[in-house]
Amino acid sequence: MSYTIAEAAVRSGLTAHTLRYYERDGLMLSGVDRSPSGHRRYTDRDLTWIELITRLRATGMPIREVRRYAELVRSGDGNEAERLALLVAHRERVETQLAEVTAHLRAIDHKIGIYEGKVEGALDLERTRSR
Amino acid sequence: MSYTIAEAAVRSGLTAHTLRYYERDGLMLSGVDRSPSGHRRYTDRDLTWIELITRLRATGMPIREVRRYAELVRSGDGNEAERLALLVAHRERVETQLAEVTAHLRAIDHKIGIYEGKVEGALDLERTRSR
DNA sequence: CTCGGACTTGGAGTGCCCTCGAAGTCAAGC
DNA sequence: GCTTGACTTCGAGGGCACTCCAAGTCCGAG
Repeated sequence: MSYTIAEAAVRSGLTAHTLRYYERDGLMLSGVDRSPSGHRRYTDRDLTWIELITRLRATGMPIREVRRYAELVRSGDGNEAERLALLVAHRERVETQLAEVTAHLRAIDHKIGIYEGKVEGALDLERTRSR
Repeated sequence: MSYTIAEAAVRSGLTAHTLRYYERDGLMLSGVDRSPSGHRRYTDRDLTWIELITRLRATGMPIREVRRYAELVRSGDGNEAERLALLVAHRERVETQLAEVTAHLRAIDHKIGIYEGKVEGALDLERTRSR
């Protein structure tokens, strides 16, 4: 089973432009297969890989680090510990980031609470006025 | 009490460059006070405001939306409902985002689990070999 | 009075990540 | 066989959020 770039775009949630860009930038494990006419043919394996790097990207990993990871995977067995270290370091960053965002969100929620009080008050006032 | 831009930078965790940039870009509630020589003097009120917009930024609100919010606050009382709507919409986006990132993180954790298995296996193998 | 360092402005530069355009090729339906 | 639309490459362009530079001013210490 293989997919055109348009199908791969739909399945991955990326644009065809972005898929070409990722490939150009060394984020894929190898060059994507081509049809006789030179059109890209994405395999399920490609899509699985794209799914992973999409997760990495969505959690804030920079392109160049995704590339480093791809290079490790590309260079075959034997560097699993390095790959693991990279992923674990990333996970830790993401968790820190999550905690920070959550804390900021709570502070914003507090602010929202204040406005809710005020807006309710204003509505009450209006109700009073219109009576 | 007032602070130079350098002090404000330390207190806010932003750089002096960024503080000037925010002011230029209309993110402050009003022009920052100046000393007789034209140097910026940040008040506690300024710092409180900067803290809020830092939280908004840290949770992913774009500069232009922070500016919209600042404009609402600047234009005085009466638009609390609008401010509230803006904040609530933002909170919802952030929560969605948090959920997505968390889901991605879990998938990455799963991947990490796989590598941990492999790396342990390799270590075992080495231990076996060296015996 | 002089020096060093912190500040000012306006505008240019940077890094990241796409995103698009131009010009050309190709495949499938009519 | 011809049109239509999807694909190709290469390179430029764009948005965002800073980040920095140049040239000049100002303040405080010695």
